[in-house]
Amino acid sequence: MLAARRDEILVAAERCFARQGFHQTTIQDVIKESGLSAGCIYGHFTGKDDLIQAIGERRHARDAALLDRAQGISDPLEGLRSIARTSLADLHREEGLRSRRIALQLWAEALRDETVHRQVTSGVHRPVAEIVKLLRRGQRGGQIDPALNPRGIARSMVAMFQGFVLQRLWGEPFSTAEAMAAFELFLSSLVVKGAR
Amino acid sequence: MLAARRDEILVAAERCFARQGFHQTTIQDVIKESGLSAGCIYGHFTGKDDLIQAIGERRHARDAALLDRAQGISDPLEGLRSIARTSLADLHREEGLRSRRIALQLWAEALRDETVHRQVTSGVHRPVAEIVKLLRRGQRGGQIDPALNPRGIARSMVAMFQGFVLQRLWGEPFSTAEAMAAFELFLSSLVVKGAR
Amino acid sequence: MLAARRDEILVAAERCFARQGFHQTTIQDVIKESGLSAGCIYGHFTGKDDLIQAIGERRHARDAALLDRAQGISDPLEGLRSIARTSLADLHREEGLRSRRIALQLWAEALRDETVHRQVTSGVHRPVAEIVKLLRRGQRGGQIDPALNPRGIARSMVAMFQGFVLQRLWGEPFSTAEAMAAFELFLSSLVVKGAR
Amino acid sequence: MLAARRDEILVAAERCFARQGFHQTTIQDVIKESGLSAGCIYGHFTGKDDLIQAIGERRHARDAALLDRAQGISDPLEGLRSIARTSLADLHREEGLRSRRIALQLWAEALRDETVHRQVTSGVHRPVAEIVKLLRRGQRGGQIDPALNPRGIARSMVAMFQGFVLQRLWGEPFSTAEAMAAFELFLSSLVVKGAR
DNA sequence: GATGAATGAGCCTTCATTCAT
DNA sequence: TATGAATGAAGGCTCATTCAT
Repeated sequence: MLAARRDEILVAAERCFARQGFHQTTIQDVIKESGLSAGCIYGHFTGKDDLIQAIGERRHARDAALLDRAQGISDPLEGLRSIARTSLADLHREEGLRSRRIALQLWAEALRDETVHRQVTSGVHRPVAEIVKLLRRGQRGGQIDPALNPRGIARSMVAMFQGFVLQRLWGEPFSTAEAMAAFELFLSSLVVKGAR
Repeated sequence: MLAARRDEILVAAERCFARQGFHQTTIQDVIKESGLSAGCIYGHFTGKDDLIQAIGERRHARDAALLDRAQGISDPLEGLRSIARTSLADLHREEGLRSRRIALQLWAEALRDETVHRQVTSGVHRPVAEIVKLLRRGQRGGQIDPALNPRGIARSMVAMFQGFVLQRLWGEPFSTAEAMAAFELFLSSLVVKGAR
Repeated sequence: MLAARRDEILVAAERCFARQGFHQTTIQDVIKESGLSAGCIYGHFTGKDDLIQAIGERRHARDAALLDRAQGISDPLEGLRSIARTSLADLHREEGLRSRRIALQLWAEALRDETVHRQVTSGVHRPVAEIVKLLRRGQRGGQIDPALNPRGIARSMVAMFQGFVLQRLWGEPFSTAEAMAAFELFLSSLVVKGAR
Repeated sequence: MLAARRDEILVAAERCFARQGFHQTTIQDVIKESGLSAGCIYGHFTGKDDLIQAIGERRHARDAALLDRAQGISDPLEGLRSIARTSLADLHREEGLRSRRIALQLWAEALRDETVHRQVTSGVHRPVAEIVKLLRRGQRGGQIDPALNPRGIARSMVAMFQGFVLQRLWGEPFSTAEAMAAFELFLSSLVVKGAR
């Protein structure tokens, strides 16, 4: 099937990109990695940029799926914990790391490529919206201080996670436990004294 | 003078790199931007990689200077605030932003280039060490909960700032005030109740 | 076919090298001469050095073939004459001259390039060995003075021929007849008086 | 003095050329080797070609001096031996070898550069003329067979020596004794039976 | 005269892309 | 669809030469 071949190419490209970055990876590299031919690749993608963009979409979809999996918990604080836990756990799986290596390339690429920029920012907006929703519910339920600005807090949480990703990719000795502890600390500052 | 010419080249390269990224920037671009000739540039740098590395060092030095400026406050909490404030404020200066655009490139480059990797991680270690020092002093002074793990918190603070940088670079509507508020919130969770 | 294309390139390169020398010939020259493209040439050779080496091998093979053709004569003195005649005759064919022009380049290149050096010296050893064999047979057969050192004589004969090549390449008015006469003279000094 | 400085440059250039060949040697190499500056070299020579030509002249002069030293012997056969001995001996002095390394470059260069060509061929004509003179004297004196063609023999002797130079430069195990023995053999074929 | 930083034409090489098979 | 040889624009870099000091 066509989609299968397309996926083969994408998987090969992803491996190359994760290893060498977008601009250091040549089409020849992807050809070798995939075991296919130049013509074949150009039959499925219009060019290298198209390939990069498709990889971007893949990553985008993967993050969305990760977030979906973390949802469905009604308690706001537990919901936040779930998102944090799921995200941090992913940083310890081989595939998660490879995906983040590509994410980092895309983060940089977003400064120049409008399409990538849209993908990357919408990759921020989704979790921010999700977290905002949970925070609002917590404020309505009296667990979370109603004076707080949900948007700012959500963004900060996402920011912290992004920094975790970076430090993890650089091989810094920063454990999930430490990260989770810091997150809990942050969480504790949101909670109304006496509540849960 | 020789060093002056070298600097001219670096400034031009920095402008190019911030605009187009390392690998999209050609030496020809740097030549045009600097108004110099190819031979002149190769008289001061052994090649493009050398130029990238020199730019990395520049950035490294800039961040170190920024941190130096934020220091010298004896009160631990005030010290932490000072670091946060100085860093966030820098994100609103033209030059600070341009420097961060390059930082983001370097963050990605660090995955492949050992020298850049060292520069980048030591750019994390310095502020982490500084923050750890302040936290420890706060713990000894009774202002900060002695049960907390300073290293993990410091890393989380740096992580949060790194995320702020990303979001700022992507043009996300995230104000310094919001960022500072989130930081204060985080800070509040460290403080022993009753202590200020 | 691949080998055919490779040969096309070599023929073009040979023409260029014979005309301008290795180091004055640019890849651009070979491109023009062959009517192919840069990429195509680099698809068949790793670079200019590879091309030079391949040309060296070609020359080497050509000389070996020439020598093969001159062999198969059982009488020692006639065998020597055959080698001399064949070699000298080749200096009057267009293709032989072009090949020698390249040989001269290679002779000089051998001072710096180990691979070329090996090719060139083995291009001396082959005929020396052949001549030594004939001389020994002549000595055993009583035609040639047994007191003579075959190796030294063989080397001297080859040396003389190399000098003929040089003078011919420089356009010196030195006829095959003169060269052959000198060779006969040399030959006569080897022959035992009274023997054929 | 000016000429002294000029010589300094030539000596440095000669060392570079002998080591790397004309076209692999950059002016930068000569600058380093001489310890002088670019401007200084261009004050004494109009360019690289001029330098090569001056080196060629130096070589030419050196060979002429060598030949001069070998002369002055009235007996024809002894005169020929003297020339051969002097030339072969020079191949075992460090300076002689270095000079021949450059000669080999020039031999190749002569195929393209008219000026070098003239130098090189006149470097053949001089000894040929000298040898012819000796042979003629020998013929008139009855020592040498009057039927022989002096010009052809002289050229062959020079040719043999040129081949010796080549083999020596390539590090071939060819001793002066062997070369001299072969020369004597050749000489013996010229001599009228019964004469000296 | 001497210096050496600067010039810039031109070299070697790569690599995204095409297209006949 | 798939192949892979061929294309050629463009990139990084070198090096002979100049010229202000």
